[in-house]
Amino acid sequence: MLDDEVDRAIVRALREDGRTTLAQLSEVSGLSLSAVQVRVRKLEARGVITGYRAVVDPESVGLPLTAFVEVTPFDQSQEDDSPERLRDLPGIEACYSVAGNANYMLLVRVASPRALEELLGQIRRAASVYTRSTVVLQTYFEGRPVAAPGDPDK
Amino acid sequence: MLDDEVDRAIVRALREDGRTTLAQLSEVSGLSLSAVQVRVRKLEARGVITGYRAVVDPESVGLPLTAFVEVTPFDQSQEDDSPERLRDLPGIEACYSVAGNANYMLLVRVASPRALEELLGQIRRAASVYTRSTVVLQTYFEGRPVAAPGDPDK
DNA sequence: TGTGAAAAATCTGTAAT
DNA sequence: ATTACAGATTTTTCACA
Repeated sequence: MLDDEVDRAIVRALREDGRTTLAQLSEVSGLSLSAVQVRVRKLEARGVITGYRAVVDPESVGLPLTAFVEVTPFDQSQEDDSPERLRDLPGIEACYSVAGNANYMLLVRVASPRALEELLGQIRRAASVYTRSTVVLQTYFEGRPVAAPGDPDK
Repeated sequence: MLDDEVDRAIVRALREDGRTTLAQLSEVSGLSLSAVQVRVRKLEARGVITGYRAVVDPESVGLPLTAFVEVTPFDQSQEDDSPERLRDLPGIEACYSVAGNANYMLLVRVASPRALEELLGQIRRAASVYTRSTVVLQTYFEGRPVAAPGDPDK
């Protein structure tokens, strides 16, 4: 949870630009530089900020094909540890359990249709699941910072 | 596109930690600090690295409910500018056009089921579309750096 | 918590090789 | 690309209200 308006301002700024300096955070929040530093440390320690990442264009790194993969175990009577089994497969960027026909939704990035075929095979074998894939044709926007409730979107 | 193994090492490090210093990048890549600086600048200029973001726990910022929303226009004979119409709605983190029954797939973050209902109404009205939502029950992992082909995953 | 100032580390630009 | 150097910026640390 966020404490106050200052935390919200800090988080908003760092979501937009993870390299925002303490001086800049000091300006937008109104606090002194030192105080801002303490706030940031606490946000990190509390798990509000879990890390910092460079955003990389998937195409540029040889992963032009994105797909959603719905995953459903063959045998629903068995204990299901699919996420653990899928964790180490290459190309899986995200894994969610979902309320719907499928048990899980994956977001995968691969180099080609052939590589997707390969990965789907690995997924099916590793977790004993059916897969249903939805190929992404175009990414309009992605990872856009979502305003928290009560947070004025600028 | 990435030039060589050095670029790959730099990108990999910055995906893991967007705050990796040039000195650290110099170590992992084997290049001198100055050379690394030039590389990073070029990667940014070429659009390989498109930005830096703090990763924030959605729950902590008051957005505990995540959902996938498939979007399909009522009238497929009309020109479709859904992405533009949806761009400014609050809570939509990503928008993809997809190959499947639906035209688009959205990833949305909201504060509550009630807020999801509200957002779905906004989506339908703004873009004249049907929606089909899949609620996320649990996020196992998300935004995990995916190794590029030929990139040894550590 | 917060502030302010000094110290340490990092980044940036330039120049020579 | 590498090394070296200097100036600016940022981060860190510390003393103190």
